[in-house]
Amino acid sequence: MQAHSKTVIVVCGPTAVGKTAFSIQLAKHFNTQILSADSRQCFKELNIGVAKASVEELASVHHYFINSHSVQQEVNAGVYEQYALHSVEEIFSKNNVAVCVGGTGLYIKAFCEGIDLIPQTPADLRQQLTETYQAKGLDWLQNEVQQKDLAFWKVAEQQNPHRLLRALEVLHTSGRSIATFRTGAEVRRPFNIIKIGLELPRDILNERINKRVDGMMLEGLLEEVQSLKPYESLNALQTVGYKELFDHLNGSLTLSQATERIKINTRQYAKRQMTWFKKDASIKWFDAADLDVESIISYVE
RNA sequence: GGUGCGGUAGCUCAGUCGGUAGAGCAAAGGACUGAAAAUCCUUGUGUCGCCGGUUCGAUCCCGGCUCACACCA
Repeated sequence: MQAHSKTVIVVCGPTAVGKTAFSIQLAKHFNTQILSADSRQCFKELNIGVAKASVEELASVHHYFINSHSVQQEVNAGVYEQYALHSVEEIFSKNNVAVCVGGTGLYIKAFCEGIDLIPQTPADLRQQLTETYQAKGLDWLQNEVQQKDLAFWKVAEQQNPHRLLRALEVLHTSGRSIATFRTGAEVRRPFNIIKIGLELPRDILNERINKRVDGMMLEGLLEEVQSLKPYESLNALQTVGYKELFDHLNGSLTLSQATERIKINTRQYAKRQMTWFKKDASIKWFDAADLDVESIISYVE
């Protein structure tokens, strides 16, 4: 890395692997700031359950995309791309290095490679389509897509309601098949990108996850979730640690069942994250159990 | 001690009118361009509690034993 060229150091990996603490060390070393790439930590109403950095940590290094949004706002990969590019521009106005850290693979991809521009769809349209789907079932949804957007249907995950609904909402607003917007073209960013992955053996990561969930419960996650009850149906609350405790509050799970469910769902989430990141050949992997910050810094430099 | 009900996949259980068995969950692997902590796909051999009997053949029927639970003493 040349000292004069702008560089983003991306730190990724599964949940609970230790990204937060490491990224703060990294940012401090470069005397710079952090851009989060986490689809849940951006919400100011979510705290204990999304394992945010502590108030002290957040005070010691400025973080973009943490507590930056409300659960009532719509945040998605497209929104993130724009937000991230602006944030990094701000960081680069003061420093040649920026640290981007997070576990949301799609957001990292949108930031690093760009995401095709697809027209904004009205929020109530999805709501409306989803309600119809829930009333009429998957058969209806599949028929709808097959008849109205055959080009997409042929390449679609035909069992996946989210993808089918997405196709319909784009079709309804633009009059065009979503397939015509998706070029997959990779954008070249005006900065270097170095990707660092943190990993741990599965059993060790699982143990860390279990302990962290127990810790969250002790910190008062249940009370936090209780206070967010009015927002239960929002997408931002379709989050591990929250949805299970809503189930408990609604009486379908005991507290210990809900806690166990959080652990299981977190492990499964971590596994999905690894499946995503392993595909990215540009990531340089490091063992999180044996993290030598100095050696990683020398790798980066 | 007696009676009843059970003992089938890691867990909860279904099933076989006798021809060696299947769901959900878990687990493992995977996909994923605006819900991504979401959503979706693939993968099921396990002494059918133990011993014996009947039978061409038993996880299924019969006998005994054992363990668990419930009730009665």
